Amino acid sequence: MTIADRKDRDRQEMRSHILDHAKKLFIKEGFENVTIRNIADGIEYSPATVYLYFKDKDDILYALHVEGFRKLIKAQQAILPTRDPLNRLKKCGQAYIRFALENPEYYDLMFIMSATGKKIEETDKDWTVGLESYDILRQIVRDCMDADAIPRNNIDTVSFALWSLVHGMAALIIRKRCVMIPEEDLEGLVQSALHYMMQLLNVEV
Amino acid sequence: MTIADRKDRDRQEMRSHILDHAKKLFIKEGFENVTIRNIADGIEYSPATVYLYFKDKDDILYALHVEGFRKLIKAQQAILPTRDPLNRLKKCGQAYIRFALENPEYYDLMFIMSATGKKIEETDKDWTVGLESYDILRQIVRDCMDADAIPRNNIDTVSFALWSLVHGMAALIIRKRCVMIPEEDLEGLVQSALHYMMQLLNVEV
Amino acid sequence: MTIADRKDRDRQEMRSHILDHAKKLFIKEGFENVTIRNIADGIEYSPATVYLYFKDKDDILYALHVEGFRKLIKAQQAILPTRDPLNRLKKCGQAYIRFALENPEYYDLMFIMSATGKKIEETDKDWTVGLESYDILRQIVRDCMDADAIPRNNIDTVSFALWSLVHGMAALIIRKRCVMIPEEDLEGLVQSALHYMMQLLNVEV
Amino acid sequence: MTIADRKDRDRQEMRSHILDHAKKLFIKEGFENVTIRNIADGIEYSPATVYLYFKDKDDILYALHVEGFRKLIKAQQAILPTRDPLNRLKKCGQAYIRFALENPEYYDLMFIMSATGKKIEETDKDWTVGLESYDILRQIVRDCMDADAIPRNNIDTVSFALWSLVHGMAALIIRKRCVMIPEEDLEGLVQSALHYMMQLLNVEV
DNA sequence: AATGAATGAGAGTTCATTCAT
DNA sequence: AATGAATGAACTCTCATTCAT
Repeated sequence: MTIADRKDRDRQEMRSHILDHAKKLFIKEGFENVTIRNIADGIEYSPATVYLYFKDKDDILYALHVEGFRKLIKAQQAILPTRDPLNRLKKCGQAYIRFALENPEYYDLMFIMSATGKKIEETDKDWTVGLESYDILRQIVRDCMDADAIPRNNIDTVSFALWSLVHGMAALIIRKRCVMIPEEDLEGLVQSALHYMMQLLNVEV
Repeated sequence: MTIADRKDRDRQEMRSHILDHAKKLFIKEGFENVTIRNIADGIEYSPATVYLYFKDKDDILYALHVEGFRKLIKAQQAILPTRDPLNRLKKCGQAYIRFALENPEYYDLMFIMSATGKKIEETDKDWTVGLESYDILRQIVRDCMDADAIPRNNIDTVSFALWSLVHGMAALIIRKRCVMIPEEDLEGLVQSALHYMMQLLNVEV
Repeated sequence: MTIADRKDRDRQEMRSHILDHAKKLFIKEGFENVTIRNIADGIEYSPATVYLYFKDKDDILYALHVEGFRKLIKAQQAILPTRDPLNRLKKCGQAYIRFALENPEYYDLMFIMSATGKKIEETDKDWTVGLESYDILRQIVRDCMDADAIPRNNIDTVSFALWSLVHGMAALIIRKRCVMIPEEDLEGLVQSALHYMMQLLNVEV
Repeated sequence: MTIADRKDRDRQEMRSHILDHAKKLFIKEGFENVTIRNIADGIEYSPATVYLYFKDKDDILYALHVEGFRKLIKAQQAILPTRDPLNRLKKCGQAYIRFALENPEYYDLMFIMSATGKKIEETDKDWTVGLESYDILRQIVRDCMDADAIPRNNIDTVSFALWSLVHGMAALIIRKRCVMIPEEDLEGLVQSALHYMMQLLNVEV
């Protein structure tokens, strides 16, 4: 079935092509300010063509959403093999922040944007995809406590605190609320802030 | 001049009335999805009436913006008299979070929303209003270090970390990304997370 | 009845005041582009006040219309005493042109503007006021022919030609279609054009 | 490439179709009083469709403007081959008047309407297109003088007088200021007025 | 006499979406 | 597979006009 295969591959490529442009536009202009025509113009196709690959505007947002979580979970799973729990925790935080800053468009719509997309709302009632990511963090926190690497406390309390920390940094940067800090210093500041926090965690217990 | 006074008061009341409704709609639907008609309907006036009190949609957003920062700074300044630096820091964090959760609409448009409003962008070129708030935090952090109440480090590193922590919590909650935590537990979780962090900070130095 | 008299005089003054400003705005911006608010602002009264003196926007236009014709006819009648018919004709033309260039706002709405005003249309069905002015011209033309001062021909033919000549000059200037002629030369050009025509008329007959 | 050709032709036809209706509405109601909806209704399309063919309302006016001048210049150039200068002058006047009366919508917006259109104002800074038409007249007048066919005088004086004459007739008729003359007599009156003037010009010199 | 407040009606314009080709 | 053409629905904003005070 080589022909069917190629057709399918072509189709997927076109979808990616569209998603790529849409992604860039969404973060640059804001979801509501991007028109189907903008997207179509970007890829040099007609607006009608976009509808051959996506049901509607919402569907595009949804596809990006799914893709984003797939990517994030992959990034998080990559650090699981790290032996030392505390090291694993640090790497997890770094991976999360790196994902956010390297894929601001994805991060924005996954964790910041008001998800008005109908499809997203429906599908995300129980947000399994987000849960999975959160559970990975919880497990690492538990491991750290079990290994007496960080002060004991309620798992959710600590997990939520750490998640908030990294999300806060990402969100402030992506939504441009850090004008008081020179753009070129941000990267370093994020690293040192993360480092500082890890130091705090790793006291004698 | 009782008549003039009353007229002026009526006018201010109407403005507040409009702002109140707009505020609610903005956070529920997102700025771009709120129409002047929506706002007008909410207060049971005609769209044209809204234009008697605000130049345009942008002007409404801007008014809320200004109001929000006025409120936040007031809340932060209220805790400045607290003597003990570490206690001051904790109270500052709590005040910030409280402001965010009690005024989610304001917080959203101040720190989360993609602020496309022209007037905001122009006025906020150097975001003095945001800076003022950040500077209060920086000063408290410095005080804590001077008093050896928290581990020494670069002031901005620590300030940014702490700001990110509280912003992260607020943003995740306001933008409804905490579905994995029962809504009634959130309040407590925020407090305990904050508490946990303060404990980490207050090691022997 | 001094009080009633004064009230009436005040009322007339206010009407004049409004008309004056409206007149200026109409020619500067075009009738359709002038708002009641514009007019009201100009005289530093509220829009509602304008309605105390004029039924509606149309009514203002109509009042100007009437006033304009009154003025023009007065100007034309002023030259009637001139003895010599040919001289009378020339003076008539000059008076017409002078009226047009000195009162472009009136002239515009009397002879150029698409009279969409309902009241004007109704009243002007037979345009008595315009007729009167035309009849003055016709009579002078007839007098010239009777005195063998200009070549004989159908009265209307000649009257229409002469009217068109002066109207054409006025209309081209008022509606700014003479960009090819330096503004400061226009006045002189009009006079010499008129003079040239009078010379042509006054051949041996 | 018959398909592309046909599409292109269809497109041009649609543009013409829109322009035709707009033209009629503009003169009947006045530019400011014509809405895109009016135009769309007239051609039985939706308002949005009009925007597929013209950028905005201004663009429609501009297109008509350009078309009008193209037509007029064509008509004027057609009489240039006429040998005898005086005859050429007469034919020029007749052609001008004929154009005006046969295309009152064009003539109106070219020479009468308060041209507020931005695009027109920008393009017409030096009104080359109008100049061209005026220059043709000037040249003919010069030729007549050189041939001693009309009394010598300043070229602009004579050109302006003649232009005013024909413009005046056209403007009075188009803007319906000739109610005192039965409509069916107008055509004849114009011709005889023109004829009378030509007679006056052609005296022994 | 004067006006602040209010609004119905409607303007120009945009956009997601459909469909015949 | 791709698109040009078309549109319904909606948006922001303006204005002539009314009316209670």
